[in-house]
Amino acid sequence: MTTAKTGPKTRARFRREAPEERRRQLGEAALRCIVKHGNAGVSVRQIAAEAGVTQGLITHHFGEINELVAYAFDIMSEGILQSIVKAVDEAESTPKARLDAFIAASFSPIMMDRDVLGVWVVFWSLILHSPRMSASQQQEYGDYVRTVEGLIGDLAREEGFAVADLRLAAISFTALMDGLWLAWCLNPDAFRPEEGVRLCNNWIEGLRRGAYG
Amino acid sequence: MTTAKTGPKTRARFRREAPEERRRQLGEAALRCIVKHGNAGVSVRQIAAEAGVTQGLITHHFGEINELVAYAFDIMSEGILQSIVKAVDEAESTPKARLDAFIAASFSPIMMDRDVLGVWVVFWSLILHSPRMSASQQQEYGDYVRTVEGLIGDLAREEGFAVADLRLAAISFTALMDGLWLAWCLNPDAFRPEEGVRLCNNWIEGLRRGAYG
DNA sequence: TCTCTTGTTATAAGATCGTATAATTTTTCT
DNA sequence: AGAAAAATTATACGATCTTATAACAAGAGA
Repeated sequence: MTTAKTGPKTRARFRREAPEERRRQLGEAALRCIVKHGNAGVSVRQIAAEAGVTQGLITHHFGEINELVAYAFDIMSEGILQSIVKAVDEAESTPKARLDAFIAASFSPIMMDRDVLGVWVVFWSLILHSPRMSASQQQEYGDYVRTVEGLIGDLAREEGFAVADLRLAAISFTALMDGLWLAWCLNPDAFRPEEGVRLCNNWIEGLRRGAYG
Repeated sequence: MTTAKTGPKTRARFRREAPEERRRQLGEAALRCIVKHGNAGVSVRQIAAEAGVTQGLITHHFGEINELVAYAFDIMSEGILQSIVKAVDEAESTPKARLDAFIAASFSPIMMDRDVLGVWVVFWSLILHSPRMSASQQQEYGDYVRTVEGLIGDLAREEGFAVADLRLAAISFTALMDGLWLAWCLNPDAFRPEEGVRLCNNWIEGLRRGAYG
């Protein structure tokens, strides 16, 4: 009832926004739609409604909807990686403290959120059929693995244990965390976040004991 | 041009099949559609066309399409678990041989197939918004983890190392394998299947060395 | 051979989707 | 203040989707 009667045939009033701002708004609306309805939430109409604009805006700013989805993927990826990296940088600068912070951040409430993970899984399912998203994913995956590689490598140097193939070890640790996220998302009663942390620490302990030498 | 002119107004000839047979055919057609187009392949029309039947058949046998998708999910789950269990049972009966067979089967060409994994990921993305699929998934996930738990437990008993929480360890190993599948599916150049096997063996080695005690 | 059951085709109705296009409003720049 | 530029609305079109319903045909049993 907040829309006043502005007489017959008046157009809806609107605010004009900077393109980057609007693009971000639309991207976040897309994320909310995916949270609500999964894959079925990916639609020009639904996203436009969620953002409180008309459909044409999406065409105008993104051309085709897949571009918007890919952009939403980028937003989310950046956000997650940033929040984790931030937590690492705020930790003490010893390799162990940094790694602990990394693990803790990865299982913090911000990450262990079924909404967030649900969106993540939907993106995964889209990557195989979207070259655009695949490119983004490969880029981030590489960044992510390299980050893990650095953390693990520093720890190994500090504590003096051997790792035969640091890159592979980082891939393995990354896979473990992705797998735990996925398992918890699909089956939240299987384990608690603290147990996820413990399992990651166990993995690191295996590394320490030379299982990857 | 194989469809002969059968005069005016003749209906298409068809073979009548037992319901279970037809259901399976439709389920497998659904899988092929998901292989080809991912989520976008999930549609009554496409699946019916792929199966070479009319759309009404899907309604007739499954009521609504989500039921068909869930059924396809069940087919695939069963198939995968069976093929792995079979490989384990065909191995020597020592704990180590059985575990090795399990890992080898998990990274065999049958599993390390982007088509297969691609379908798998799509299913994952649907589970969160489909109670029906979620129920199937929880069932199988439980079975799967219990299988892993048995394999690991036997090895621990045989070799005499300690595992504090067997169930958690099994969850961790399962997560590692799922994560590796996912990573390889989205980024097939990251590592080779043999390296995946090696990483699993490294994980087991960590277990042996008491990292999970 | 005839009849009955039901698997299957055929068709339609209504909803939703993606994209294109034109009209209009807001903002900026002079 | 006025004009130009660009964001936004409004609308339409064609394609595709899901589901419902009626007609038909294939196979089984009497």
